Amino acid sequence: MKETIKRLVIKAAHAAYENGELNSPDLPEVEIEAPKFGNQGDFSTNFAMVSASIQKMAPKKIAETIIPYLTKNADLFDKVEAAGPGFVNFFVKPSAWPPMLKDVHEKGDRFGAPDLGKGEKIQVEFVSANPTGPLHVGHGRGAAVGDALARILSFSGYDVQREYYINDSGRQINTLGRSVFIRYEELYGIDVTFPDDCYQGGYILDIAREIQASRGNDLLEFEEHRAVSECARFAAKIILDDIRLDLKTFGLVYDNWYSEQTLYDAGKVDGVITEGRETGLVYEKDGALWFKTTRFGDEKDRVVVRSNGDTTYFASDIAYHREKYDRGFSRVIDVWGADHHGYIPRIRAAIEASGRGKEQFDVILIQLVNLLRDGEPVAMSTRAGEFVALKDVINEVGSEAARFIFLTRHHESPLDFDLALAKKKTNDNPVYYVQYVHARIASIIRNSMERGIETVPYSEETMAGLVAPEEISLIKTMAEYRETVRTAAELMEPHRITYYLITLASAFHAYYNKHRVLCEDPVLTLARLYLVMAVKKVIHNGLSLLGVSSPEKM
RNA sequence: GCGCCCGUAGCCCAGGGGAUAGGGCGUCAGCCUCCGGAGCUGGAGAUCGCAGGUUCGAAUCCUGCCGGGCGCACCA
Repeated sequence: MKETIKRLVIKAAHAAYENGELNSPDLPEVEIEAPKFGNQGDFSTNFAMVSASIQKMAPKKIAETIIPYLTKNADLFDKVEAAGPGFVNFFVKPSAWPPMLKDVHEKGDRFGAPDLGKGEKIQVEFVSANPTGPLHVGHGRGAAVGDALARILSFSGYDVQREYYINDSGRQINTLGRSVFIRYEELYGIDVTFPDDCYQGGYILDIAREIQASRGNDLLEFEEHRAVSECARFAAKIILDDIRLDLKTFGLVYDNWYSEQTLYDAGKVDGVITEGRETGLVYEKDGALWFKTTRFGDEKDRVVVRSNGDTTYFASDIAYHREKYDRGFSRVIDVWGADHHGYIPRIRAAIEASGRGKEQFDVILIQLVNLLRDGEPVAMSTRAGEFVALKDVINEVGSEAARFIFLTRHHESPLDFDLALAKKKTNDNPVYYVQYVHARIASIIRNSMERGIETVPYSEETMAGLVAPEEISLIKTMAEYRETVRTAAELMEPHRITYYLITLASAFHAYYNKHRVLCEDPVLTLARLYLVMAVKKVIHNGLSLLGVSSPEKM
């Protein structure tokens, strides 16, 4: 509808110019928007105001000039008028709306899909928690946002791969091994003081017991570094399996799990460093090797190989990101915790150093989740090992509610997650508010079938009955879906879909409360069924972009 | 100290330059003889942190300040 009006405005301006009523054929970018207030029409354009300087005319005058050209051949409008400082307001004929429902019915699950990606291969990497401990609520938010984003982008025509990067190499894994080994030693009565830098969580002891169960005391015979590395391997596998299980319970399916260790095994990390030395991007100073990230806007250069010979995580991250593009992705999106934001410039620098453009890399930062219960904070500290595991949250509130709540805020805004609230089946909890619409409509459809009502395809005569303000408002809201999805995809902001669904649900509930779908008038009943079934489809469509189900019954 | 994010009603948040700033919670007053009340309608409640600037027009863009969070390792 917006596109149609935009074309009409451009056409009108051209015609006016040819008749000598406008001074210039040049047109600025014409924008059509939906005004907030009913008395300002269904749509408006700022054309006259933005053209004022080009035309050297007063905005109001321009508006009045083009209006006759707009109304001349368009039977779309009841009226078009100039208003305010120079807006042109369009009042669309109510009968212009129902045809839009046909589109919803025909496209179904594809309704509203913006044609943005054109099959472009992109990757969304998210969660990628180190296999040193179970996933906690914060990871859950990253998972919900990352997955929804992947769904939205895929819906928008991109060829999306979901990837999990496994940090299965380096110091943290070694620390994990040490932690487990010490607990293991304790099981055999060897008293070792547990270091502060080791992982404190109870799951470490569980893993030590598993090792004990599967291979007895033989690790005690090993040299310590070998025992530690055995423990590390064993523990990382158990933890990673646990992570996979959590993600699966959360409804997540990854396309690829990428191991950091394989980068080392294939010599990719060394390769990047050697190549850097040849091109001068990597240099030696104070016995360490540094990457010249300052050349690409970072505030200082970063170490890739420490003076003790250890490579840093940054080194493998350079290799990893290069690898992503080599695998054919033209665009890469990383979803990180907001506390990693300081890492962005150096990764960006590394990517630009390999000849990729700025627009090929995005980082989505996920802000903190504050876990509450009845408004009181639930203590969480990863260091002390007292975090709330994602699985506990899912068990308590369900993965649907958890997902939806994670998506009720902009991802860079901190989120209060109240466990008590998330379980409530009231208006406080927007998941049910939206799902309820779907179930309610499903129920209406069941009733209609019991009464033997045969639904009909779209026809102008039947749909002519859809004239109530609540009906028009419902259709208008559905017409906004496409733009909402497009914006969500372009800005990588899944929460826009969440808010949209709440708005649509609200429009439906208001309608439902005032009008009966299955009413005395058989023709009107058919039209309303058609309308309400369209709403059901859009709700389903939107919820599926968030990874949330749409129940037929609740 | 430097960098990034946030500051919108009593509370939690939406608002990618447009007219009279929206929704939820809470609060007050109402709505089921009727398709699912997990619902609906209406009140009250806002100096959009402060001060400048750009613009015909700023919650939105720019600069400075104030307040909060997070980062600033040869850690990740």
